[in-house]
Amino acid sequence: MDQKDIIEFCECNVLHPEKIEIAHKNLLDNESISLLTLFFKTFSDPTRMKIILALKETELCVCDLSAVINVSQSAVSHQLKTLRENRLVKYRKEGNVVYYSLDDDHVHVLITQAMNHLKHK
Amino acid sequence: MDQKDIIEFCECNVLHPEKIEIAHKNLLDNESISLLTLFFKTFSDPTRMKIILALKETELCVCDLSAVINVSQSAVSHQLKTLRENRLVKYRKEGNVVYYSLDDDHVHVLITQAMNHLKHK
DNA sequence: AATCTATATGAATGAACGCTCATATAGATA
DNA sequence: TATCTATATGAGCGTTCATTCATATAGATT
Repeated sequence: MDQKDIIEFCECNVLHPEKIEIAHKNLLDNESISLLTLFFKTFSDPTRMKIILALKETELCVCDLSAVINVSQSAVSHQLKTLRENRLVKYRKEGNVVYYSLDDDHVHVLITQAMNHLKHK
Repeated sequence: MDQKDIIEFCECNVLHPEKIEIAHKNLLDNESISLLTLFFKTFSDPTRMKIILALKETELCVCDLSAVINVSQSAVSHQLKTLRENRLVKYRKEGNVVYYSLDDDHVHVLITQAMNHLKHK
């Protein structure tokens, strides 16, 4: 890393090179940062969180979801699109009814851990 | 749960009572949902994520952070405020220099797991 | 005391985004 | 074929929020 790069955005002079070196090693490339933050953003909306929680044990059609989490069909459908695009849910069609389910049960481990983190604060 | 509540926001009729029952058990109260989504939202911004990554092993002053992640001092300071309010970082003062560090190293377990989740997609 | 420096913060701006409303689409039924 | 139903989606609206710019503050130095 070039020292010139380091101070590009810094208007002050209290730099700790050894610490900066360590910190820099733990950074990720922009691609990874982007993927990571987009992933977390998916979980940052109440409606999406409720959908994920509702689907924990069972598949549900859009109407079921709308009913369970008390949100309009349109709003649910829009958020399901986001969840689909982020590969968090998958679906199957049966006639004109669409059943959604979790694409990866593992996400609930993450949510549980986040909950534990919050409890211990 | 009242059946009347269930269908309040639902314009259609394909309801699966048994599935809805199961789904409803896995929902959380609004307070928990709110805490959870706010927590994840904190991790959904690139600047905040970089700060957390940079602080993984070592404390850094605001100027160091600004330099390491290449973001203006003001932007870093604003995001540090958010992180502070969410109890993710703590700080100590030494003269007019403020050193920030993680308030809970455990968050890196979560980030690592999210990364692994993304890798396997 | 006056000045310099590191950090904090209020206001303004622009972009992102979640919801509603209206409508489209596709499958089912008559 | 015509209609009904479940779901999807585009447009518009209001809100949230990350950044920048300007400025405030507090500690250090002269």
